[in-house]
Amino acid sequence: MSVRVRFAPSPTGYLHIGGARTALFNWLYARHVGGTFILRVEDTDAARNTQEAVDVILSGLRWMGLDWDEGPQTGAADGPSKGDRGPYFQSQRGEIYKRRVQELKDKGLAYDHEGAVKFRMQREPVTIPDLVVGDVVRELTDREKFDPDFVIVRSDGQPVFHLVNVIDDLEMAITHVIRGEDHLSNTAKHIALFKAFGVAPPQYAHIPLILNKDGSKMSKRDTGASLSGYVEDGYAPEAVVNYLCLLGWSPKGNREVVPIKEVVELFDLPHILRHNARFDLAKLHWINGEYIKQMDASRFGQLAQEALGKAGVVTAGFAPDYVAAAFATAKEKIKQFREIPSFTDFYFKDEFAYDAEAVAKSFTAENKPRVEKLRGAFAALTTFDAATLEQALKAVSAELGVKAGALVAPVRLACTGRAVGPSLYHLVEILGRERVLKRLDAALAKMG
RNA sequence: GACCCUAUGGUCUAGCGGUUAGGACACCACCCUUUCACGGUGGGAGCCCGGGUUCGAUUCCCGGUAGGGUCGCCA
Repeated sequence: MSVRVRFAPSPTGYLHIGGARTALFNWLYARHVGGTFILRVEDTDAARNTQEAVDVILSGLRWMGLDWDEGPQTGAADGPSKGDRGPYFQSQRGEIYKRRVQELKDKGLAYDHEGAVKFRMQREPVTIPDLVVGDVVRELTDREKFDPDFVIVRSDGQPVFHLVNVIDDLEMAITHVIRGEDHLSNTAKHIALFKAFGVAPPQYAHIPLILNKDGSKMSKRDTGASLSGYVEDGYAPEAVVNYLCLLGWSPKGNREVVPIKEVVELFDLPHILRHNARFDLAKLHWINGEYIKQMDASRFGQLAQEALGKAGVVTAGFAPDYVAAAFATAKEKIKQFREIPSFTDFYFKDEFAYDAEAVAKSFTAENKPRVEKLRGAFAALTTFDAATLEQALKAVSAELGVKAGALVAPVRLACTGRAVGPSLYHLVEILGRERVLKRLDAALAKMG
C-alpha cells in the first residue's frame, strides 16, 4: 500500500514555525518513500476561518517549496482542488460527518447528552504504537477515570476536532500521521475512534516540538513563531527549510548545510529525535549566509531587489549591469537580505544622510587636506577600476605617511554615508568617477 | 491533581557498554585585512542527580529532579 500523509492545519491567520516543520516532515517522508502528500484544511471553526487565513498557509507552504499532491488550489473552501478524496476543507464535509456519527450511534458507541453527542470511550489503557517514541501506554487520567467519554458533536451541531480528524484520515486513506507531540496523549481517543469505525488506525509518528530559545513554549505571540516573519526579513526559503530539517533530525556525518534533495534521500521517521528543540535564530542566520554565498547572481539579484523594494529604494532608472555589479559587492558581505538596503542603497541615491558617529570620527579638519589630495589623485586617473584605485589610494597614503585606513574611512563615509559597507575600491569603481568626485566635494564642504 | 513524553557544552546535534565524548552555531583571543563579512589558528564550555545491572556505564533498568505536552461543547 502506498504511503499517504497529510498536513492538516487550522487556518488561524498565520503559519506557526512548528506547523511549518510538521508540514516539512510530512512532505519529506512522502517524497522519501514516493508517497502522496495531502493538504487538508481543518476549518471547522467557521467564525474564525477566512479565505485570507487559508491563503497564508498556502503561500507559506509554496514559499518553502512544499508542493502537495492532493488538496486545495486556492484559499476558497468551495474553490478548485486536486485529488479524488475531497473535499479538502472540513467545512465542506458536513454530510460525511453526519453519516459517520449516525454509524456510531447505530453501533451504540455514541449517545446524545444535553444536546451534544458523546463518544463511548473505552475504560482500559490504550497502547499507542509510535514510530518515533515507541509503544506508549496511555493510562486514564483521574478526570477520565471519572468519565472517559468525550464530546464528538457540539450542541450547536458542529463536530469537534477529534472526530473530524479521525474521519478524514480514515476517508482519505491516510497511512501515516506525522504531527506534533502535543497530540500524543490525545491519540488514545483517535485510536479508539478508529476501532469504533472498525478500521485499523494509521501509523503514528509524533515529532518533538519547537520551543523558544529560553525553553518556553512557542506561542503565536512569540517573536519568530510565524513563518511570515522569516519571509519578511528576507531569509532564503531554502535556508529556513534546511534549518528546520536540523531541528529534531540529523543528516549525521557532521553535516549542517544539506540540499533538500539529499535530505529527501536521507530522511526517515525512526531517525527523528525524541526531545524538543529550541529555536536558535543565530544558527538560522548562519545557514542563511551559507546559502547566500552559494547562490547564483540572478537569484541573489532577485532577492536583493525584493529587499530594496521593501525599503523603498528604486533601482528602475539604473542600467542592469550597474545594478548587478552593485549587488555583487554585497553578496559576500551579508547574511540576511534585510541588510541589503544598508549595503547598497547609496548606489541608487545621490541624497543621503551621513552616519553621525562616523562623521565625528572621519570628517575632521585633519582629514580634509588628505581627502583633498586623494580627490586630486582620483581625478587624474586614466582608468577608474578597483585595482587602480587601490594603488592610487595607497600611494597617497604613503606620501602622507598615514595608514590606508585614514583615507578609507572618510572616503567610504563620503561615498556611502556609512562606516560599514562593501569593499571601498569596488564600490568606488562602480559608482564611477563623476559620482565619486561629486560626493567627495560634498563631504569636503562638511569637513573642518 | 492525574496521565504521557523527554534529558550530551549557552543552542542544534554525533554517539547506541570500553572514545583523549566528535561536529556546527554562538562566545573569547590572535592572524589576514580598506570597514564589515569571509577565511585561518587557538581557547573556554557538556554526558541533570541518586541507586542498581555489569569486570566496566554518557550508553541498559528503577527512582528523583527539571523541562515540555495532554486531561475542552479549541484545533
